[in-house]
Amino acid sequence: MALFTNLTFYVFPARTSARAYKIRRKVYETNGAVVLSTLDPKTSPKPTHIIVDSDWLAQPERVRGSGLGHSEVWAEQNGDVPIVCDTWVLECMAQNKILDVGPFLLRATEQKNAETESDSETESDSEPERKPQKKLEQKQLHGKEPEQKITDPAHIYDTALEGVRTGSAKEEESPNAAALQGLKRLQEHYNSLDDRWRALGYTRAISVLSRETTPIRTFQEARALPGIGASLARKIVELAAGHTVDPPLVSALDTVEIKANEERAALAQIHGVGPATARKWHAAGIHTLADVRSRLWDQLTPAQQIGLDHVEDFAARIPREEVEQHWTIIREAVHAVDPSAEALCMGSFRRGSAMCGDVDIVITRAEATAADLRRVVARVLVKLFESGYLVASLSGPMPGVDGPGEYDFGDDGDDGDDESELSDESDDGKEEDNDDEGKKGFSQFLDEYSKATSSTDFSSIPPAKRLKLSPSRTTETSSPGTRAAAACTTANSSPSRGATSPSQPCGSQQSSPASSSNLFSPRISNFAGSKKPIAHKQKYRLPRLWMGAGVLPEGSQGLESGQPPRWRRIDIIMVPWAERGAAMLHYTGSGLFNRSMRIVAMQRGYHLSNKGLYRAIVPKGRKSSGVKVRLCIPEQLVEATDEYKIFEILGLPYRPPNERSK
DNA sequence: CGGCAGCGCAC
DNA sequence: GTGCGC
DNA sequence: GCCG
Repeated sequence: MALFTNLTFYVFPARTSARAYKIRRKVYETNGAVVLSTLDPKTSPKPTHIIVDSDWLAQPERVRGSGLGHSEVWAEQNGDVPIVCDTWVLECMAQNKILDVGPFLLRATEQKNAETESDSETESDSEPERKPQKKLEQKQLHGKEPEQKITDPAHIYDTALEGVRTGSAKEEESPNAAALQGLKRLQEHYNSLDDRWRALGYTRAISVLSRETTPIRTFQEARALPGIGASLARKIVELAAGHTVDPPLVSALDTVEIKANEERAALAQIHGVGPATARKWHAAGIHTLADVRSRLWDQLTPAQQIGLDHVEDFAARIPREEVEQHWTIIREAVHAVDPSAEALCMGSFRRGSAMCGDVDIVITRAEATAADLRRVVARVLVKLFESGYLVASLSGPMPGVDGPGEYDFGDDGDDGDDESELSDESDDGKEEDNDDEGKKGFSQFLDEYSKATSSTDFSSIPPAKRLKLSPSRTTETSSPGTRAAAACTTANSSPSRGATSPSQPCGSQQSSPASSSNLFSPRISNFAGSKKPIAHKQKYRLPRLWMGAGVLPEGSQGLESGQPPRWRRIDIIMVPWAERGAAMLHYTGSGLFNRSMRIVAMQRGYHLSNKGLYRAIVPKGRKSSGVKVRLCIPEQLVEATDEYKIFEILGLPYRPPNERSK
């Protein structure tokens, strides 16, 4: 029985096009809903739900007078038909069950006159205490006033998934702050030594301890915590007692080595530089970011160059409210390209954190395969680069931006591994009754779209104004290395917030490419490996996980005074419809949570990844002749679409996102 | 003592 | 195959 | 580092 059998929806026309409306109705119908085309009580049955698109919610001023009022009136007259955000439908499909509509209900609140203010003001700003409002008002359906403000879809999504964010607000208050600080330092230390397992031990200990609300002062108290053994317990007690981490604990390490480790850790802050590279560099006398810039610049991979230019940006945490803004920009671009596609914000945002490390967006669409999504996202990326929002790609060149070349859209079908049985053969089934949105139809749609907008056709895209290469990297283009850099980034602004750059003023970077070669001793010059110039291949294939950077338009970011907006790490993940549950699980994290869940899966004879839960063929993590058995035989897929069911099958109690910190 | 998640990408 | 980041 |  289909999910929505016995339900009747009226879908409020939304988004940009009639096409979008049509597609969404199809999706709902495919899942068993009856979808009404009119709300007229005389001619239609009464719907069980009125579905409103989340895009409308983001723009309350558009809602006014748009006809939604009509729905409201209708609902009022007919009692209790809930008006819900379409994320409700999404979540129902994701969990394959009908969820309580409560958290997804539209709420009418006193309106602020939106017209008078420039809308640079975000909703969350204008409504500081939205928290109390999150409690459901039972009669919220009936707007008392003709005009209304609707809560931000992000919040709805948020509350819907996990109840409100939890104690993320203030965490500096940990009663074990002193110990935590010391442990963090040691964790970094071992990380930079590439003693990853030891570092992992510390990571887990920190995770456990940071969640502790009572002070841990004795050995026994510490020892009792899971993941804390004798050694850590001793350190925790010492640290809590006020000892510094240096003398007693790290006595084995002289201060020189401590310093070296800190330097290595700093180097590994660069995106694309891990412990191995940091160690190698450090051993070769490259000790600071400035050293890297001045002596290694043209040997860095393109991604590393961006990483170096923006170490500080990328290390900075992102306020939840800003993440919402990024999400909105991306979501709207996705909808503009393909109205039936979804953009969901995952990562720590979904877990409810007040501060996030990056922006993780999962793109999916009913029945879509990886190839379908690649086509969509390729266009989304170009749009966003053009608009100036996206400023760099860390996972490869951007055609039309970085130079000639086109994407391999995978239109031609054989997309290699991506197309698992799961997703593909549904093409003739459901996708077909998505009328014109079958494979061919969709391509057509894109073609039309390209023509209409003339902005998504790669062959005709002029490099965006904002994206001209920074002088520092184009002036010396004769060098192969710099060409490679150009292939990847599109720096449009000063590469770093120079003044705050650790040891060297920002201006220095301009001289680096030119002068660096002179500074090399031959011995060092090969350390980053040689980089061949990227002769652009004809075709690029978009990776399923695209990594890059985006920046909010000036003024939209409540940043103090004149500070230039920070570049933020953006991940865009293309998730085949059939894998959405496993993917949401994976990309919601946290990392530690994933790992422990996968250990459980393994112990119970399963194999869990971002692609699904499988029945394991090789029991446990057995090794064969010292090398881990690589499972190349197709395992039996158990579950991939339903996050909730994965917990169930593993015999684990479901944990909402905000309880997945560990 | 061995294991500590599992994946795909750039190089 | 290694290194890296998710 | 911790665990079994």
